[in-house]
Amino acid sequence: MSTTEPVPSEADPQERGPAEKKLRPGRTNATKQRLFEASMELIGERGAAGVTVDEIAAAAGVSKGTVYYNFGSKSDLIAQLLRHGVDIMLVRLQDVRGQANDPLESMTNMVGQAMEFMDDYPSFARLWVSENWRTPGEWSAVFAELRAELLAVIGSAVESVAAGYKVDESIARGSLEAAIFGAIFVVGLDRQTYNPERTREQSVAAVMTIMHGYLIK
Amino acid sequence: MSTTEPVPSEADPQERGPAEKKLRPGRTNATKQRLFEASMELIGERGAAGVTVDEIAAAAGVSKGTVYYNFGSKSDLIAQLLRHGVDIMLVRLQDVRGQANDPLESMTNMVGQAMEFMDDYPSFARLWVSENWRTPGEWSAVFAELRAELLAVIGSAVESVAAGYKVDESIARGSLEAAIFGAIFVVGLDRQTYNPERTREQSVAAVMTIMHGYLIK
DNA sequence: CTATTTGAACTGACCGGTCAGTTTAGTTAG
DNA sequence: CTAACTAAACTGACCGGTCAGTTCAAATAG
Repeated sequence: MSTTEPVPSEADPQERGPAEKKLRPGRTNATKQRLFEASMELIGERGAAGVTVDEIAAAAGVSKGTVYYNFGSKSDLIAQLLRHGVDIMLVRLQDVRGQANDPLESMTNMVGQAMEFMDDYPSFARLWVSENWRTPGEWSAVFAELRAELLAVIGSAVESVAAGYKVDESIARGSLEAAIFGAIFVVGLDRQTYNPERTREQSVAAVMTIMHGYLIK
Repeated sequence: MSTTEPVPSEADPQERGPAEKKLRPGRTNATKQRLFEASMELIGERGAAGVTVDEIAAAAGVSKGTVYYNFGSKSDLIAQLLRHGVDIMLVRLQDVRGQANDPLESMTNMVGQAMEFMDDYPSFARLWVSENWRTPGEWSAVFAELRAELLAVIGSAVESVAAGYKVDESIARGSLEAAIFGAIFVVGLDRQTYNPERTREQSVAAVMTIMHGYLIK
């Protein structure tokens, strides 16, 4: 945890079990996949520091050694897990991009897709909000990069709206994107945790209120 | 914050106790207060599970035993810490309530006050988003209660707006409140962590976009 | 043969919680 | 005024247990 890489003298590059290496399709991917799913679930529920590697291995139906064979460390596993989740989300958001002609409708679709993603990977959002915003934490760099990628997608959607409608230019674009981002996550998480009876449409509509307020009527 | 007394060792017989020597509870409160501040800072940065009781004690300038003298357990400390932070926030939000005549302006003040709170207690929001939304976690009950209290304040402000303006009734009130809540926290946290150059006014304006979208004009 | 996985042992550090003892402030008795 | 007393407040060494990370010989599979 302390990030102080021990490795005092022993620098053996060709030690064993290279954690990052081209892999033959078949089993390796499956193992990593199962480790991703198991960690996503556990870490999303109890936080990164609250889950042990042994638990993750057990949940994935794999031995502890396998975890360290596929990933260099617990920290590395989590970093790759974050990347993995964001990749899935990005693909989904890209899919609905330009599906509609109206930028506002396109935006609604995107928010809906984000909500659906949170339904399918409920633990990812928990992981995200749990570990993000940690002052110089272990994955600051990873989060900064992933955050930028997600905000870029939202940003381009907002850009399209701004190009097609008259909007309130006095609103800072960056803050607006953050607000949308935050509203999506918190509305989605709140629905899962406290108000499962609320529909996805309700949630999307509440988030889209931001965009309607951005427009000049 | 104001003390900053070094208190390096116990060679100072006149320093051990705070000025007020009227009642026993006076001392208790001072120690508890320091423990609150120390834990808020540390836990906000590294998460509840990532901070040790020894660290908290050291940061507060007391011994580990004192932590257990004042609180029953680490878990209890955190529960009380959450309550403490919410109480501060609630007092602040109540203060601006009804300060303005226009409900919308009043709402703007409230959001501004929330942002100011996040400036003053930057670690509290981190603690909140880190530990909230944990499926049956240790403080589920505490969070449920505190969340309700905070949402009630936001809700009454929204209610006032709805009473004074024509609003979009098709938007679910609960989801709207969650969106506002989420936008406040995430915009505030994002500003602190990634974009400190953004002003509080920008942030407030971005959040208030939600309310403008709620209005029918 | 080679890549991958297993399972278990091992370590070295760490952690939450405890407790017997110490300090301090306030009170009482002489 | 002060010595004795009391109880709250505080201390820090200590304990039982846990965890991340390492290593490796043997098994499995392509």
